[in-house]
Amino acid sequence: MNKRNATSADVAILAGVSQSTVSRSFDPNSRISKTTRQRVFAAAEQLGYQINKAAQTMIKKRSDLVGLVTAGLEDPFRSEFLHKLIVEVQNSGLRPMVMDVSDKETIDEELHGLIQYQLSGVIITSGTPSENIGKAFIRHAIPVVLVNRTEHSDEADIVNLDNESAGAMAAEAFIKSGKTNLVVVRSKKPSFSSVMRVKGFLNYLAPFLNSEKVRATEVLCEAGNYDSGYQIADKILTSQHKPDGVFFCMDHIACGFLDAAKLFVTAKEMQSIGVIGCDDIALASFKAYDLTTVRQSSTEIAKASVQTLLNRLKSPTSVPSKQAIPAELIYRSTLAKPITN
Amino acid sequence: MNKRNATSADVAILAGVSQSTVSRSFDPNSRISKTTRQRVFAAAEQLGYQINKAAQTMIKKRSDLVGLVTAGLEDPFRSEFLHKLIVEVQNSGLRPMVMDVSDKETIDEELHGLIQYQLSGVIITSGTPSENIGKAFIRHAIPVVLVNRTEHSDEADIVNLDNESAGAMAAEAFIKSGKTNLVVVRSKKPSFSSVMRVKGFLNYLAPFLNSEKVRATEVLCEAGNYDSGYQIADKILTSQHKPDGVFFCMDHIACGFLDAAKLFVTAKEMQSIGVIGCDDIALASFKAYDLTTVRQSSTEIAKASVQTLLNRLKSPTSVPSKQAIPAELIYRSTLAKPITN
DNA sequence: AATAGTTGTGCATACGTATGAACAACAAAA
DNA sequence: TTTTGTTGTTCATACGTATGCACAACTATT
Repeated sequence: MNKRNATSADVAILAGVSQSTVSRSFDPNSRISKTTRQRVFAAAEQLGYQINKAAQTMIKKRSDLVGLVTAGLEDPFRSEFLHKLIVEVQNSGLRPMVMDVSDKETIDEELHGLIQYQLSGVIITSGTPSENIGKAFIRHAIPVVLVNRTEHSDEADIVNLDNESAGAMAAEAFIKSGKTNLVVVRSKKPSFSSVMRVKGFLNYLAPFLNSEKVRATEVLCEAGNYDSGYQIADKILTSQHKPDGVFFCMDHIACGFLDAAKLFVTAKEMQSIGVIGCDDIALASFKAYDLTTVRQSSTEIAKASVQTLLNRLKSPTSVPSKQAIPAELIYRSTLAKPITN
Repeated sequence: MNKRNATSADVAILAGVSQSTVSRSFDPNSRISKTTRQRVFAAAEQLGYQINKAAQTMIKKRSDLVGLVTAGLEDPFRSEFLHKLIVEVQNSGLRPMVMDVSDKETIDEELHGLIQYQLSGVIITSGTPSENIGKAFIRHAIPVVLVNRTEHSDEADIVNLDNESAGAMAAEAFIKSGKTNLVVVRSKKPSFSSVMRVKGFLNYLAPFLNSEKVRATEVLCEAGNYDSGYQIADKILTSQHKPDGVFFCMDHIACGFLDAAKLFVTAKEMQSIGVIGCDDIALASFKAYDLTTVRQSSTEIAKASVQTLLNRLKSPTSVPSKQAIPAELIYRSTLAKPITN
């Protein structure tokens, strides 16, 4: 019952060929006669032969594993994104090895461990690896793709959301709807996405702030989650300058805000206050929120990230690429689409 | 720059010892003099030596990878659970290799591919592998842990939620609250969890159905998601026997129902209709829903699953285990806790 | 002092695959 | 016929680690 796994040598014997012929039979680019290949496949089938990836990795000096580095998975957007990445990696014939580096001070050390696996590549979606660690991967010839990170590595490929224009789109939507008293909310702890979104938001508004009666205030909440949005509603809705438009850098902060808003403001009044979120997580489309939001398609980012990695594997020496995935405004009920534009 | 990775042989030369001594230095159970070990560590440090997992796997005939098999990640409970699993696997010193088998007819074939990786184990959380595939893993001496699956394998370890008692707890809560006209909702497509939850629910009620004026109806919705709950609300709330207690086999169906309920029933009337969900996903605790639910602690299930795998690795020949993780009723506002019990 | 046991190290080999080099058989060109 | 080229196969080796065996240097026991 517990018989040893069949090896290519076993298959070779059964098929009456050499081990190298077996190996080559599984390589489409090798010169193998049709009949021999068939004989080998038959023998492999009969023995239930499965290639030994460890041995293969040793020879090729490259496994088919891709490291997916993330920090924390409570954030629904990150979670959704990781799933998309997993699927994309799998579809490309590689295998995702996930690594969670949340609340680790020792990210570098953790990441270093990945070198042991002869990875085909690493996609870093969060955490703040040091410059050194990136170089360590490069030195070991392991391609690195940075997704939505501040690091401006000259050696890694970079895929970013177009956070700045996402913020600008929200601002533009408010202006077109005639909103004049605006608030933008982000988590106290600065993340790359949030900071850039706020920047884009305020930059778009800059010309209006002087010439017209538009005001824009930045408000910080505790963290990037539902509860923080719930807590911050009080402050925003009871201020002397009650806003008529609020942009949240993350959808779930917006959702928390919307739930809490009912405590301070009537449903009718709430209709006059425009709310825009960012990301378009699944929750945003739930009827309870029906949140107007700036969508960052996690699917597209995931596809772009994996494709970038594959390109790099094909041409290891090409110049590092840098691309931004465009955002898209999704109108729902928390800010109606203006009749004309 | 592109210098070859340092190997144990390189370290050996630098430290002035043999390669075997280097290897043994990294094994805590080997007899190595303190001074030698220090010298080896210093040399390893200096060269940036990282062990080659592929070579190690080849010798040990076992990698430190654990296959996590899931089907689809849209379902928040599955998603949460996968994350917990990832963390637990990582904490145990192993590496999670995730595999999504959603909408694949070819689960068997996909799973078969995992054998190539000399996995330390496989944790199957969804999908329906055939009997054969399980046996294939066993034959290759790869431990399998089945989580919340119907399969009654005699060879794999099994970790189940205690779905039946979860359903019973919901029923008990309704009875204690004096509810008499009950409905239980599950997805049309039968899943192991749902079926067992309904079973537990109805079994608990059985004695009441005749002797007292209690009725219980099973209702099927389209799928196990928010939208299905939203759609089914109409049917439930406009039936001639409008229920005063509804149990949903999944929280997000309940959430969809709650949002749609506002269209058919006043908020005041809704207060008299008890609603209980199941799982206690993050959404359930959001203020918009504040859903009373039967919690199945994903953390505990994840811990138990990984622990089960570790136990199996320690004693490969012990009898397959089977355990059920208890459920817990979380009272929130959709069904208030009875004053006394 | 002789024997037995313990500790620390090196030698040699196995693990299963991929691949460059060599070569045989045969076909095509001269 | 000789030369050149093509096709299909085998041989031999490398990849980097773990580990059984042998053995030397000590230590403890008799």
